[in-house]
Amino acid sequence: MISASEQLDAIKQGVVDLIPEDSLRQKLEKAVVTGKPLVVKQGFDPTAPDIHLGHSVGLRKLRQFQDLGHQVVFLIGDFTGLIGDPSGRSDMRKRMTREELLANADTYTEQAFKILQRERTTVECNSRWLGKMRFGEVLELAATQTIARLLERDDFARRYKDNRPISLLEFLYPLAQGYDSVVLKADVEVGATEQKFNLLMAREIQRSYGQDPQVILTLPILEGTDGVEKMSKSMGNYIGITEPAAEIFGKTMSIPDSLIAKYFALVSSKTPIEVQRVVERLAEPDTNPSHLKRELALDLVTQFYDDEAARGAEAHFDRIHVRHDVPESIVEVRLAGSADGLWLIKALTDSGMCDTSSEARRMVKQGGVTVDGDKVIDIELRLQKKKDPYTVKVGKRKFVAIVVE
RNA sequence: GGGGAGGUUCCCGAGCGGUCAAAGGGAACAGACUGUAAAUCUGUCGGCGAUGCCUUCGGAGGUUCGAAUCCUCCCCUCCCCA
Repeated sequence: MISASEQLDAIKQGVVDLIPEDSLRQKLEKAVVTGKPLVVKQGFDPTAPDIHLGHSVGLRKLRQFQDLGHQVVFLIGDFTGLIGDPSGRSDMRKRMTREELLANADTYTEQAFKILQRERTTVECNSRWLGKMRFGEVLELAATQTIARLLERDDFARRYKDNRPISLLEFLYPLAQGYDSVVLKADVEVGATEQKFNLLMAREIQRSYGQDPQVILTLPILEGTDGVEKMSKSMGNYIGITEPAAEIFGKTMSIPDSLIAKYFALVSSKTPIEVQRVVERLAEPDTNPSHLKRELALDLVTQFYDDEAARGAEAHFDRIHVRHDVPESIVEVRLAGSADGLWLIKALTDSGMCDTSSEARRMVKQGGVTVDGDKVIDIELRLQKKKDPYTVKVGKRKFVAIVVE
């Protein structure tokens, strides 16, 4: 294990808050002396089945702790997920069922190991202790905090002021999260900046339970591909780390230019110095941002797959979006046609290219449908029976080979 | 328990008896442009083999030739009082 101050320098990279820094230094020094690794915790509520780049910001920090020799607790909030984290929310959440959460939790952990090392990871589910608490124990926990204290939280305060509902359940969320830290005897908890309140409250709760409070470490929030909202499944602006290479590449290319530097800093494999160089290049007037985005996209695909996949994804991108060509391989669908062939609109819905016939009509009307390279303008077009498939393109990037038989 | 305000299409939000599949914005999608699935501009945006028909405005009934709009009951949210 390297010296405490070297570790501290490494850990501080990219963090927004580190509270209190002295305490972390002491904990690290103690770890170096005793050889006992720190327990570093981050919780993830399995509200969606996929881990995306937004999660990876925290996971990468956890990985860094592991590389320094510490123990990570990957905490699955299968119980807190039932409550729904109110952090950063302006409305009450729709509650999820236990079944949904458990199904998601399954895929979650495996995906997390794309970033974390297994040997130094403990996977825990907070239902193990939260699910067993007796009411008396809950009361004891609740007694540690006050309503005024909870209302200090910006999102609660705002909602309260705007006469928007806050359920009592949501008030309990920070308490539950804090109790996790008590049970796990966490030395450090990592979270996004919006978690600051919850993380700090955990310190108070640990103190109430006679523990040395954890150090809290917050990281910037990663905006999604829309460039505005926090990356999340529900906003549909996420890049999943297990998505196909071409998707990761393409979605990365779709982020607004303004986010390039941030992505490099938070989720690329580049060192801080290399990131700095990217920032400088962005500032140069003759730099085309798309070139930098390409580098970013290649870097990301390489991280989650390999070089070869990255080059393949880039080639695919050039083919479809730069040369407006047809992809290397297209899914083939066989559809039955009658004597006078198969109505194109029907073919589009039956092949799954369009969800509804209204949508299919719209696509054709807007000039978004191409058959064998020719733009279709006739909504009544019929595809005659033919041995060879028709190459059908819908929109910018949906292709299908349709055989009418 | 009493009094008041409100629940509208994916989201926000107008509409307050026919001209409403429902303004406007956002998201999404399509087209143009582009060294980007960026930015910008234009358009589309419930469903159905469709110049018409069907389903939607918290839920269930009712009034009316006709209801998102009026009435009754119920469910949910917010505010004030207790």
